[in-house]
Amino acid sequence: MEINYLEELNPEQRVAVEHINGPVVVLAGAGSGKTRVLTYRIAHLLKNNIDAFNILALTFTNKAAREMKERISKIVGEKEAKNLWMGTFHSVFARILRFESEKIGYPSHFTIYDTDDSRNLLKTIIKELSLDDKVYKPSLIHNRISGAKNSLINANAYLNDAQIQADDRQSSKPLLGEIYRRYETRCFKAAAMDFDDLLFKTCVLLQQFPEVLYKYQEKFKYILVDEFQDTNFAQYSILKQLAARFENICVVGDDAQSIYAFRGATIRNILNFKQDYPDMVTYKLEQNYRSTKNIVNAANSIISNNRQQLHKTVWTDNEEGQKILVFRTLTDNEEGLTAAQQIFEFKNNFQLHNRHFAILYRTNAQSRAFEEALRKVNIPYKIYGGFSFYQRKEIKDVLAYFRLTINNNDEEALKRVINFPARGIGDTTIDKLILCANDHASGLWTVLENLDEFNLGINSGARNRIIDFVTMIKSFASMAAQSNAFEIGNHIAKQSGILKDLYDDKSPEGLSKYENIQELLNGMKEFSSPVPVPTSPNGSPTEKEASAPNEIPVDSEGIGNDLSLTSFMQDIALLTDSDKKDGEEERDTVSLMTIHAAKGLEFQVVFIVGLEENLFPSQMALNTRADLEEERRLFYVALTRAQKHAILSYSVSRYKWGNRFDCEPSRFIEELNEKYLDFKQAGRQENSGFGQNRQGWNRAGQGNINDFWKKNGNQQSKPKNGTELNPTIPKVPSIEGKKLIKVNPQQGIPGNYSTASELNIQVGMEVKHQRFGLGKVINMEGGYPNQKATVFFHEAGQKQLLLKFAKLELVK
DNA sequence: GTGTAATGCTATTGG
DNA sequence: AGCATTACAC
Repeated sequence: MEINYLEELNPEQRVAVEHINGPVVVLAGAGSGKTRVLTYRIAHLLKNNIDAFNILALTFTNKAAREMKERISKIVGEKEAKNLWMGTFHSVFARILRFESEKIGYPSHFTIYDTDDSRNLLKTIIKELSLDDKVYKPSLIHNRISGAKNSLINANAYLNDAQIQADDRQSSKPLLGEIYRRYETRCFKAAAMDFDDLLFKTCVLLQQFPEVLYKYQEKFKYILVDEFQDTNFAQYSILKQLAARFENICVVGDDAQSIYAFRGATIRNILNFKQDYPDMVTYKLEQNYRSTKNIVNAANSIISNNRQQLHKTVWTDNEEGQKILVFRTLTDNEEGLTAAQQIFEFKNNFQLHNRHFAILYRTNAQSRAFEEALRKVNIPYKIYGGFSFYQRKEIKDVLAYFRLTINNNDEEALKRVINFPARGIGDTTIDKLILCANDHASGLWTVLENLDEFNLGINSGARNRIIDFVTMIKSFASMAAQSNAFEIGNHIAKQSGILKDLYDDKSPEGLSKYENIQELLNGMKEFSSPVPVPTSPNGSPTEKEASAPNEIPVDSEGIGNDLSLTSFMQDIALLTDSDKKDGEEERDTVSLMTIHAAKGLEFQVVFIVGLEENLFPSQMALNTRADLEEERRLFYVALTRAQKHAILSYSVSRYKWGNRFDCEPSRFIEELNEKYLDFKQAGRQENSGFGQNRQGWNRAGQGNINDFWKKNGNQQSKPKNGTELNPTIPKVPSIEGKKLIKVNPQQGIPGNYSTASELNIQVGMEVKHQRFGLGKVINMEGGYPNQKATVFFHEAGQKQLLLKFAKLELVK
């Protein structure tokens, strides 16, 4: 089953694959087969007898790494591909840090603080310094510290940098450096690293320990980096150090798709690369295989408005394709309905399935209108990104117990659970404990363990309750040492009182929380069931324990038979939704996500929605040209996700914080060359049978751009920066809103609505629940998506159910 | 210390 | 509108 991979490449791709040694830059336009080049390049290295053990490939998501590994397996065999190190910067270097952590004073079981943890700690510190958290906003401080770390500036350097200090005084935050210093020591004492530390500390490790650097240079003789345009300085510095010995480094990227400057990414890295590796060879991939001519050309037309770019001409041999549809709607809800309706029509007209559609938006908050509309017409969808399972309160609570069990010094975990469920250790007591820990330069846990040695001034009741808590955590720890993740996890969920607490809570929210924890435990059970380890050719098991006193961890995933809680928790903090293994059922669903999350993906039909000034481009990005250019690149990324059809939409009004705001069309629509566009009015579709031609708007069907801007009262005036538009318009629909012929998908689309969509459930209906059986709806309350139904079940009696979780079926 | 009602803030983008 | 923090009653 040998695949002749080289023959599947065009000449440019092929030279990029075959150029094995030395520094290589591949400038890969959108849709030019970047992933294919990377995949085949790795396969090619392996075919040329380079050991998988010596290859490091850094990708943007772990999912991308996994998929690439699978494809490589198909070419060179699983056995070969298994030892490849592939993953994100964060996950790969977290793994290395765990292995080497003691050199920089951390235990290997260090905690990874997520954004919430970091911000909470900063909040605590700001309070301790008696500073105003309106001036020192934790999120802003966090961004600033994050920026410093990404530029490899530690707290000491920060405090000693005259320019930075002047800046902070200028913005009346002179104590920012002091906050940073305290944050740094607090994290260290808590044996915790934040996301930025994973890169920062890796740099420190490699800089300060030449023998460690040497070891990994020797290991990673061949380095590949995907999405190089989105690396920051810390990441670049890691790469530079690792590659310094052999200089076999291949970076792949597209400056036109650089969309992460806000977290420190800089295309300067490409320029640095040229300086640092004078004999670097550049290959350009300019042929787009993904999209129609119309889409490629439209994308080119928009990106040409950017001043800052490397020269590249993306072209395609594909068909001309349909023009890009542009929809104007009156409200955000109508925008949702329009998308749903268009999906319906496209499915009919072009034989497409749900999975061929994506709806892309600028901010997560925009998803609501689309969810609602898709639910109404029973089109299944999946939201990527946004709130993940691991960010739910109840899950974080349980995880905090796990974290504290593994790492007693984890201050944020301790604060989270010491009084949850409530056990009479209140804020005053906790403040005293923290204060004491600060005063004595000892960790919080040390204070808890040795209460009587400190002069705390807490009452004996609190003292005893703390002692009980400490005893409990210690018992967890000793049990964890000899049980698998599921056993101890289950034990902790019960003994901590969390499960009981939620079990007693019979509200629908409580029930769903309870079920979420059960789901977590199910996951742990799966993790804890030993996978039969395939015997490797030499007969020895391949898991990492077998090679325990090793110089280097064997692979990047730690697959093996370590079923402990510690092992389970290892990378939880780094998991994101898109990293989740594609679940059991690969369902046919429409994808909803932010444009950032869509990076690297492609769909037959792509909706880019909310194209309005102050939303896209974002209001935050209107101040500088650089920011605006990044928004434009973001739009470029969005448009180039589309293979066959692209649909743009904007609404003339939108609800925000419960109020209606007027909106103006995005400048990006105007920047697109008109000849690629087809202006449509929402609700008006030929042969669709619903909606009607509206007098005066787009009667000809094909819009003209002059009409278009005129109709929107926007012919001359460009939207002014940051102008808030009539923020106080009352919630009543405007006159214009009343004139609107409502698109009603329930009537308009001859679909099948017999499945019980939660929106269809009404008082009096007979329903069936998986567990409770048959019952009658006696009350409905709450709005979508938190609709609650009170149902009287014949067997189980009266229950309140949250419709988004309870899968009720209608009984005819 | 705990639980509930009123208040006020928020919505870039993400590992 | 929805969530988190704060204020206040118990």
